Amino acid sequence: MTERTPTEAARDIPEATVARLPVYLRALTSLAEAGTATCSSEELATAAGVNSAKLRKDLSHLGSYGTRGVGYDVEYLRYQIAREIGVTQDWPVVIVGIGNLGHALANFSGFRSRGFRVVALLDADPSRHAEQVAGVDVRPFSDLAAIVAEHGVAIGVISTPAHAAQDVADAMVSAGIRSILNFAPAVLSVPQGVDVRKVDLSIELQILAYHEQRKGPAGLDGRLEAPA
Amino acid sequence: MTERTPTEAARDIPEATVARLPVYLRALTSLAEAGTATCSSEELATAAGVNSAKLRKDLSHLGSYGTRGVGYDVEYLRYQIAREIGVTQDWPVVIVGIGNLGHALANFSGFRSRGFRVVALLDADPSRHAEQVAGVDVRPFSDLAAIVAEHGVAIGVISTPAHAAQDVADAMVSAGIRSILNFAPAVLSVPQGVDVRKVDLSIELQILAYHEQRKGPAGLDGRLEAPA
DNA sequence: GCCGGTTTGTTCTCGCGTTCACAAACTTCT
DNA sequence: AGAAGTTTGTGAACGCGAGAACAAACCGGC
Repeated sequence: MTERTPTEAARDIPEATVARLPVYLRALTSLAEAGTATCSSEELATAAGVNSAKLRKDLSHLGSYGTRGVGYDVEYLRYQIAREIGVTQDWPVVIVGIGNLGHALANFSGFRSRGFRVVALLDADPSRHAEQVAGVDVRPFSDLAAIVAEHGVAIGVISTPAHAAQDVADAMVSAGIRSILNFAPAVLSVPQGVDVRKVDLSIELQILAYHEQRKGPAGLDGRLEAPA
Repeated sequence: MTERTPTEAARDIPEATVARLPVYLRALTSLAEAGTATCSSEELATAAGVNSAKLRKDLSHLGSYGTRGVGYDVEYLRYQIAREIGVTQDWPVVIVGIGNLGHALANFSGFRSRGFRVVALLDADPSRHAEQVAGVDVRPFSDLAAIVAEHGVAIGVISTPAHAAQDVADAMVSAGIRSILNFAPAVLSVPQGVDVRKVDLSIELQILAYHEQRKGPAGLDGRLEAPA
């Protein structure tokens, strides 16, 4: 079931580690731009905002890319992580729902610079089809299947209102998309084998509000004060 | 250290549970709008996309708000969760960095409808100070401290480019903000007692790419095929 | 070639979160 | 009132992830 060929990557990387690899990648890119050729786990961990032991354990899942007594070669490690994540190749992406957030996503440079290429912007509202956003035409939602087939799109982004999200997800799945990034505040149901990650802005704020509420009404200098 | 007054909320809710409470809240609001007066843990769990046992354990941390053999009163439970999170009160919020994403956030209706009120939009670029977004003036970044003091702002949102994020965070902290939602792809360092949550769009896509890469080149029908 | 200093990779332990399974409690029907 | 049927709340087992601590490996000097 979870077996692979022994020659190919038989290792499976823990989910928590996978979520941190992009952070390491960014830190390494930053170090490389600063001209650093080599770094220790301690330095890299600081740059990534994590514990050095955790960093080493994470990296050990990819292989032994460091040198004891020396550290890691920045450029080499950067490439290895990028390859492991899969961002050395080009990922075509479609964005559905070109409202405020869709606009922002289409213009977001961080996608392009990390191997993601927005091949199409789709919206059900015909009044938007005249627009061009970030150099890409906004096209009718009904073109989804054709676009996915043409470009081999595997990743879809949903930035529609909540009530439309499930329909969009269904259409994406039947068009062959197997990974969805969902910004709509709705729970999506998809068949097995399809990955969904959700980003919910208001949930993040609510989590902050919860902790804020418990910190006390208004710490004069910020520390929790003993109650009488 | 972690002790509180026994009369006040002595319970501390696990972080994983806190992260799900807003999801339950949304599901309950949805049920209430559909006219449902009562629901079982099974129904609510389905609506929220989680396991029913997990839901019950989560809710048990808030108290015993259900009735055995019956279920939960939708409106009553909705209020209890809202109160626990703190969204029954009004939270003034400032957004710093009014680029594409800042625009989208300022216009996002999900904030207003959940007890968050955008009291100010700030940007360091003077050319933006003429604008008005979502009925709120864009003001100079240097006004931060005054605005925070005037409105009692406790929560700040950073939607600037990465290179500006740390400076903004520092300014927020010294202005008295203790909770930060960071959209900039940068690791923020803040003093103890200040909460930071980060939302990184490209990281989410990279995580999807990793899993997509491992699913195989192009599953004809979606399932993983045995390699020779 | 050997020794001291440095840094990685790994082992071990601990705590948190998830899930199962079941007793307690409530409703309804007879 | 009692029994049958539901549904909640919780005790217990299990697995994953975090962090500390240490052995293995590498570099440089003598």
